[in-house]
Amino acid sequence: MAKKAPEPGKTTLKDVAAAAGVSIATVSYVLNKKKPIGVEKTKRVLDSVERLGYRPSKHAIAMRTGRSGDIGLVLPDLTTSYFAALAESVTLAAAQRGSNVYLISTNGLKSNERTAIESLSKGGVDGVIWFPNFDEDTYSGAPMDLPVVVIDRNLAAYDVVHADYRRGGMLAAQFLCSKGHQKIGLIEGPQNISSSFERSAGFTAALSSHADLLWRIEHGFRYDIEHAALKLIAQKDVTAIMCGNDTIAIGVLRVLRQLGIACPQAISVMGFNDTQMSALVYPSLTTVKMPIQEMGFEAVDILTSRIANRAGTRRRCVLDVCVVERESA
Amino acid sequence: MAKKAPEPGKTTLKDVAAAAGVSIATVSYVLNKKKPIGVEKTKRVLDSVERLGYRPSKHAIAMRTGRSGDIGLVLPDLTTSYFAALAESVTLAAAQRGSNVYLISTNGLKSNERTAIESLSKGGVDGVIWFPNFDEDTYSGAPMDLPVVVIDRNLAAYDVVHADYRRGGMLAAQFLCSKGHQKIGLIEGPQNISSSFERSAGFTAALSSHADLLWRIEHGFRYDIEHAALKLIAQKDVTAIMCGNDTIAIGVLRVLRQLGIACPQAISVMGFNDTQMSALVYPSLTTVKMPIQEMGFEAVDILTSRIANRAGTRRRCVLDVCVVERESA
DNA sequence: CTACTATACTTAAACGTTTAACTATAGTGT
DNA sequence: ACACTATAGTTAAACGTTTAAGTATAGTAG
Repeated sequence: MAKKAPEPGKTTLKDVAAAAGVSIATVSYVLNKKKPIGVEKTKRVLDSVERLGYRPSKHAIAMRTGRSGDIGLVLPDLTTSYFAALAESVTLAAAQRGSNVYLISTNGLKSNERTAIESLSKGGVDGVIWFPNFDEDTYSGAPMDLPVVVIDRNLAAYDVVHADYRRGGMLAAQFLCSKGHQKIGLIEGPQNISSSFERSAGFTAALSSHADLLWRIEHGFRYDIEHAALKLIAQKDVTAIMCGNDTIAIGVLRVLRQLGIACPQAISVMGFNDTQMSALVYPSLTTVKMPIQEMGFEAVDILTSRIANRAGTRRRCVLDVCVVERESA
Repeated sequence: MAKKAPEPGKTTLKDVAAAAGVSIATVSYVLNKKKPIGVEKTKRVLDSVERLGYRPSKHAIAMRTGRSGDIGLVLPDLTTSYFAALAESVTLAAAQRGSNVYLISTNGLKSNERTAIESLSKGGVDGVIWFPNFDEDTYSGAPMDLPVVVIDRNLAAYDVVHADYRRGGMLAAQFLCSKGHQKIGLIEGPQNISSSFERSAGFTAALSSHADLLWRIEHGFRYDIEHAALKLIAQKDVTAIMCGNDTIAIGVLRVLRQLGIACPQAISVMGFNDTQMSALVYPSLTTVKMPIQEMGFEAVDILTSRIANRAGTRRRCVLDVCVVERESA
């Protein structure tokens, strides 16, 4: 009975319809179960689909329905394990929903952000999950009102999901205090980034009467410790150093080693994020664990519901954090 | 003069044509420069495009032309920095070509690979860059002949790009010999993976008469060192340990510390890959540097040329590696 | 037996582009 | 003045779906 071998060229609805001896609408209805079709024709259609190896054209569907089912993900960088982990969880969550995800790295340049998002919106995604480089809405006033969920930054115009940074800072302070530290230094991340600012605010607030913050200094999220910070560390006047994130902390670990200062015996170090590396360095890093996995899932969740319903008030999802105790503090 | 505000709904070619008082074909020709259009109408078209904020519909174009300009990237995992770096370079290379990239992580499961690639092909990508979990063609006999470039694995059916692993192994051996090591241990990666096998083959071959390989043991690409390997390390009969990759090497570093064996004073350790972490652990890792960046670029290169021309003989791109000397050896 | 309703299926328009084929207008050489 | 060729622009078909609207058939109620 079979006539055609599965051809190299694309099989379309039309081919299936012809093979099954029905109209293409019938095929569509069978496939999408949008209307009841008799058992006999249903069977013929399904057979033909199978035999011809029919695969629907995503582009045609997207064009007709206006929905591609795809989402975009814009990240500052992929080589930073924090972002990579986020990307992993987002793709996973998206896959569970049958969505594919477009990935764009802005290479840490906010100048790339707008182009990135525009290229995605042009690329026909239904929505975008965006991790901006800074708390700055480089996309605002964009031509198309594309659903956007922002991660980890506080942009008023979009739905956001982020961790409870303030509480993270407080937990870190409480942890150090509970370990008996009285003299503490703080190497904080860029203070123009709200997530970073909140961390510090929570930390200093919780510290207040219980311990002395001998010094604090702002520092980029980099491994190589800047000179000013270096000098503070070398003073050895503190028994614990809180760092803006794990990257800085790992840098500090190295500096301590170079200075011959034992960690944690002489000075304890604490990070923030709990990236993969934290467990691997020596001494392994005591840090505040970010709910990366959950953030990715929540972001996808919120985005899909926003896609389904553009209206509705802005959503904001704040996830909890906790301290992970390891060797460094 | 301006009449319409940039509307929320999508602006189409038709709108632009109407606004400019020309046919939609003219607009298309102006935009694609496929046919000469007079300066006057060209200007009107461009104005209208600007004023209405027209953005072409990717889906419509893809449907009409059969090309989306997108490529898919299938990786075992994103949290491994090696893969993340690859993803970064692929997205970068693709962006330079104006392509977006779909990302799918198979979570280390070969059972996910076929579905992943099929979901992409259904997703309308022009081609796929695939980093298989193993040297196993889990996609073979696929319905659609989608252009596929394979990275780092040796699958006969596709274009491939990978590093010169054998030479990498040889360079490592030569390096250790040049440092005077005579008694060497090898903790190699899974030998059913060709890239891993080649490493070992090159290493042992180059070692042959110049030094003694006291032991070798196969080990998963994991940080936590298995018991059998642990026992070998504890023997302290070697002065250098070559590892299948950086991950294993970092695990070995930790084991040495726990055993109170100084590295590199007592035992040197060498890794393979030069992932980001290698420079950050202590002691920092001497390793063989993979041309990750180049691999990504080459893969995109080969894929695009393959998309342009499906025919032509299978391509194979082998990139060079080199030793990066740090503290651990 | 008629009129109505429900069911099963088909027709055709629409989505937003590209592009082959056509038309109109002006320019050229004789 | 003529046929011929460029040049500039338009028309309409096509890509592969979805889906509103329509048609035909059978079943039900009066």
